[in-house]
Formats: sequence, C-alpha cells, structure tokens
Amino acid sequence: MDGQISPRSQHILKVLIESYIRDGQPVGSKQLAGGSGLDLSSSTVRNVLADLEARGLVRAPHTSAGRVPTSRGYRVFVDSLLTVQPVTSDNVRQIAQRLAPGASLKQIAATVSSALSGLTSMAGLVMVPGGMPQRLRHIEFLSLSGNQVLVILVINDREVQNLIIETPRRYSEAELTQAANYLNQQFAGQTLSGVRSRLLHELRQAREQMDSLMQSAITMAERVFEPDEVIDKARDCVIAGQTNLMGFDELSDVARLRGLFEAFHQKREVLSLLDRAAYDGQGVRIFIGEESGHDLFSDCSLVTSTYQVDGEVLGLVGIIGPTRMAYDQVIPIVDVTARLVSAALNPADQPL
Amino acid sequence: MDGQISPRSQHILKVLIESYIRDGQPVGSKQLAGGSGLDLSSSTVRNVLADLEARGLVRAPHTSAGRVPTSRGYRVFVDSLLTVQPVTSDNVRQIAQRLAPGASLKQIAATVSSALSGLTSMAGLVMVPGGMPQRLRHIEFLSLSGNQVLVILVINDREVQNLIIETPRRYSEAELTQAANYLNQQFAGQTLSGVRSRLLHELRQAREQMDSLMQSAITMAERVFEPDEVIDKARDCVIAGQTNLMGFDELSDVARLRGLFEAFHQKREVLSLLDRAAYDGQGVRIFIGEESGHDLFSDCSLVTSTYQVDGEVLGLVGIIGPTRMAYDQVIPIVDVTARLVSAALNPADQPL
DNA sequence: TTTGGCACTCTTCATGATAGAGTGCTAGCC
DNA sequence: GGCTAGCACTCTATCATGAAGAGTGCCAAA
Repeated sequence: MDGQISPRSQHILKVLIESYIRDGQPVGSKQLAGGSGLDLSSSTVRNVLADLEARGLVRAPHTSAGRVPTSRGYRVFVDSLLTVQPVTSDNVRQIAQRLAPGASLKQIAATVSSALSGLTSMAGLVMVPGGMPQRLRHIEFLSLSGNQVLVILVINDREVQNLIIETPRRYSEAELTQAANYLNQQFAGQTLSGVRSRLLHELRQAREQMDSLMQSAITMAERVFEPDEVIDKARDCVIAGQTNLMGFDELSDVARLRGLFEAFHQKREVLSLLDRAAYDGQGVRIFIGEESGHDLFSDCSLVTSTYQVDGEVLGLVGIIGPTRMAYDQVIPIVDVTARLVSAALNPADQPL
Repeated sequence: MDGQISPRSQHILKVLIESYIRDGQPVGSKQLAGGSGLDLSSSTVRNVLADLEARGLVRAPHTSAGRVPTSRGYRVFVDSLLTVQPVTSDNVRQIAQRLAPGASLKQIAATVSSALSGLTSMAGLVMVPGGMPQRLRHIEFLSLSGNQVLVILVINDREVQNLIIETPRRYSEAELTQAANYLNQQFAGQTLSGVRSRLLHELRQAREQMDSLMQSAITMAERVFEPDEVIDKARDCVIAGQTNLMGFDELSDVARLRGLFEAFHQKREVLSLLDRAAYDGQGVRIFIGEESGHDLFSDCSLVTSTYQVDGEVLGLVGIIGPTRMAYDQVIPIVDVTARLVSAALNPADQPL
C-alpha cells in the first residue's frame, strides 16, 4: 500500500484533480479514462483509483459518486505534479500599477490585498509585520482642550500614528514645542523600544537634575511610549475581497461563512496561521485544508509568499480561498506579487 | 377601502406584527383570535385581515399561510401603534462606557458603531459628515526620500490626516519647517476651503512679489489643499457587525448577502441612503424595506438618529437590519446612542 | 355585525418508483 | 502479471403521489 506511486497513477491523479478544480464535480473512472490522454479502459482506471484511495489521496463522497481529492491529494498535487501557468504580463501590470511608490506600508497593504483579491476572485491578504524595527522619525505635540495632548508620531519615514494622551497638568504650546524639539533631537532615528528603555534609564538616573524642560518632555514621552500603545499596533493583517468567497459553492453555507468572516474580522486566528506560514524562509508556501490546524479553514487553502527589504523578511502576502482553487494560476500570482512588493519597498529601487 | 382604520383593526394589526416580529412566522386568523386580547372569533378576524390586506398593510405569502406585514404595514405600525420599550440602564452604561472622552471622531464612530451592533445584534452604522466645516489646526512637512514630502494635517483639533505629495524639486528640512511655520501662522483656524481660496487668491495676486519662503510654502500648500485630496475624505460611514446579519433567516440567501456586504464595502449606496435619512431634522428616522429606494435594502430597515454639536446636526448613528426587527427596542437604543454621542462631542460637557 | 360551518387551496412531509452514475469483483485475454 | 469486459450492487437525485395540516373565503344564520 505504501511505497512509490507509479507515474501512471500520478498522471491519473493529476488529471483527476485538474478536472475537479475545473468543474467541482466528483470525477468518475469513465470520464477519467476518456480524458486522461492515456489509452486505458475505465476498468483499469478503477483499479488505480482504488489504489489512490487506499493511499488517502482521493476519496469517494459516497458509493457511486466518483472521487474527489483529499487534502493529502492536493498536497501531492501542488508539491510534485503541478505545472504552473506563466503569469500574464497583464496581471503583472495591474499589480505594478497599483504600487505607487511612496505610499505607507498600510496603504500598500490595502492596495495589494485588494489587487490580489481582484485577480484571483478570492480573498487577498497582506500581513504587515510586528517584528520590524520601528524607528522614530519625528514627534509632535499639540494641546487639545483640557489636559489632553494630541501626539503625532512619524515612524519609519512613512507611517503616521496619532494618539491622545491625558497629562497630569496642562502644558502651554511653548512647552509642548520645546519638549518635541528636545525629543526629536535626542531620539530621532532610534527604535521605539530603544527610546523606551533609554527614557526609563534617564528617569531612574536623576529626576532632580533635569531642568523643567526635560522633565516635561520625558513625562510626556513616558506615556507615549508605553509598549502597548504604539508598538504592538503595527502588527496587523489586511484582508480584502472577503465577499468573493461567497461565490464558491463549497463555502456557501451561511454558518461557515459567518465563522470565516468573523475570524477575518478579529484576525487573531488568521494572524496565528500567517505566523506559521512566515516561519521559515522565502518562496511560496501553501496550507491546504486541515493542514492549517484551524477547523474554520478546513475547506480553505492559503497560498502565501514573503516580501523582504534588505534581505530581511518583513511580512507576507497571499490569498485565501476554497481548497478547490486554481493553484496553477494562483501560485505564480502570489509569487510575482510578493516580488513586486519587495521591489517597491526596497529603497535601492526608488529614486533617491 | 380607504378611510380610517378602525381601532379594532389597528389593534389586530399591532398584535399581528408583534407576533410576526417575535416568531417570524405568518400569523393566521385563529392564532390572532386567541392571543389578541379581544374576544373575537377567528372568522371575524378573517374579515378584518381581508380588510387590512385590501389596504396593503398585510399580505399572504400564499393561499393558506396566514398574513405577514408589508412595508406599509410596518410603517403604520412604527408611526402610530408602536409602544417603545424603555431602554435598560445597562445598555446605556454599555454605550456610555465606550465613549471615552477625547477620542477622534473616527474612533468614536468605530466604537459606537460596534456598540450598536453588539446591543442590537444587527449592523451598526455611524456617518461622520462631510458638511462639517473643517478647520486647519496645524500643518507639518517632513521630507522623505526623493522629492516626496509627507504632510501631516491636524483638522478640527482631533482628526489627523497625512498624505504624501510629490514636489517639483527637493526641499531642505529648513525650508519645510519655515513653510510650515508660515502656513500655521497665516492660516491656522481657518476652514480648509477658506484656506484653499485664499491660497489661490494670493497666487493670482503677485507671484513675483513673494519672497522665496512664501513661494515654497504656497507651492506646497497648493498641492495639499487640492479639493479631492483632503476635503472629501472626511465624509465617510463606519459599519460594524455586518456578520450579524448572516444570522437572520430572511437575509440568509448568500447572493443577497453578498450584495449587501459589497454595498457596505463600497459605501456609496449606503451613504446616499444615509443622506436622505439625515436630510431633515432631528429625532429617530426609519426607512422600511423598499422605502429606501434601493433594491438591495428591500428586506432591510434602517433606523437612524442624528447627533449634533452646538445645535448643528453633524452626523448620524443607526442600525441596519432585517425589516422584521424589534423596533420597540431598537428605536430607543438608537435614540439614546445619538444623544450620548451628542453629549460626548459637546465641548460644554467636557472638562475644559 | 358577528359567528359557525364548509369547501377549497396550498404547503409540507413521507413514500416509493425510476433512472443514472459509478463502483467492486470476477472471469477471461494478451 | 497486467489489462479489459461484463455484471451485480449501491447510492443519489428526481419525480409523482398521497395524506395531513393550516388557513382562507364565502355563505347562511344568529
């Protein structure tokens, strides 16, 4: 039962899966004998199918309904049988066009995600990473009514974050400007976590020795750089085109869809899944059906690839759709997209 | 056929609709005769029902299936028959808690929207208006790589917007700071459209007479205040809890849901609908079924109320759900929410 | 004006028959 | 040993049928 799969069996499995992906119907021995290119009788095919079923690569929904691929079957298919379609230059153009240089990571994520969703008619997703060092570019304080201060942070040259903090007392505009100047001068270019630890250090060192200016600045900054406030916020994923998934029969059960959509909304499960996908190395990675480990995604597959800047893996683009998807087209699309994003983010390729 | 509806008919209509809202099943004459509180035979009720049907207030899905309310029926119901439930203090607290003072409009919109969705198990929505005068509080320029400049705008003391513009030449940090200072000094506190027209005016007046500082500032600002860039962006609506709608039988048709979700995503239709709802005056406003004019919403009702600052209507909160909803509970919830939002936004109630 | 009664209609559900698809197995062929 | 043809078997999908139940409309009587 174990051992190598004969080339003929492989070929039959390939044709079966291609047919099933195309039509969504279980494939019978007769149809397979006719359309496989091999000159075999349906009876012979039946023997082969019985063998494939014993290996757990296909299964029969019921006694007389032909065979459909199992997750393991898909796995073998994408690992060793798949002949990927070259991606059309039209598709490349569509994605490249949308990658206007000089957008923020968030904006890029949004456009790329929706581009992927559009090209594949499934849900596109882009993870923007948390691990990336966040460098403070610029900080600005503005006094609001009351003791509230509006803080504007520019991080990594692109991302703008703003938050409102409550201060123990009211500060004048002049104080705020001075504090900002001090912080900009002192900490610009450093990572947020670095800024944070340095702040703590300075605080501990000598509170009394500081002049009032420094004190204001540091009191303020203390609040801004509380870890959860800013730092963790950056890690997120953007999902576009979820409604596309409503078009697939195998996902059209309302309850299932609801679960999926809520997972997308809360993003927790999705992120944990993406983390696993990002774990090792570059290139396209695929989760099929139950391989994801989450029941929710049991009828879904995930095709992802990483993008990087300066050789360092930053995040991840991909699509999520029904297990029965056109892998031969989706894989290269995801692959190319990841490369394009890498290129767009790499400063070397940008006009400096 | 026309003319007044007798009190007895009204009462029967009321009981019918309440029953239908509760159970979702067509209501028959027998059930109605028993549970109406009136001492009538089913036969008499049948006569009344025939009358109500002739008036277009109820209809029979088929010959022997009891009656269900029509949109007109619901309309009569909410206009003159409805006895609203007092909103529980628990609900009030839930909303009030979430309204942390000093959040940006966008943040408020998001929390309120999701609070409404949670309380009603339907989709909550909040419109933040475009008509509101947008006053420039502060502007800041930061040079990025290339000829790109990151612009940070603080509007109305709360909203922070940032955009990246391409400039014809590269500016130094010093130039950018000076330009920002000039603009802040000159235009702070004015409306964006005001700033825009004044800029045009200055430009026309005398380009040669300006010193280079002013020129830089104005060239830059020219791009920032292009009408579509900033000004229209503020008008938006936030929808939360769309997945809740998947729980309702009458909306569980996947195709229909898909349409709805896509409308929510694109927001165009939703905004046009909300515009109509916001059109006149305060208080709770209700669109039932086809009254919305959009086919998509034909099985949905919209319950909205406005919130205001300084007596001026700013925007709109509400929920969207199936026509068959518990109006008696939803209406007061929306009403109270709108009041709470008004209160939270009114500077008078905030610590100054 | 209300009520009781009755015939009628329509849906829903279970039942059973039928056709079609596909399999597994066995016997025969190269 | 591998391939093929044939056949019995199983399972599904579909359709028609019939019975039960719910509710109406209308008529005649109180």
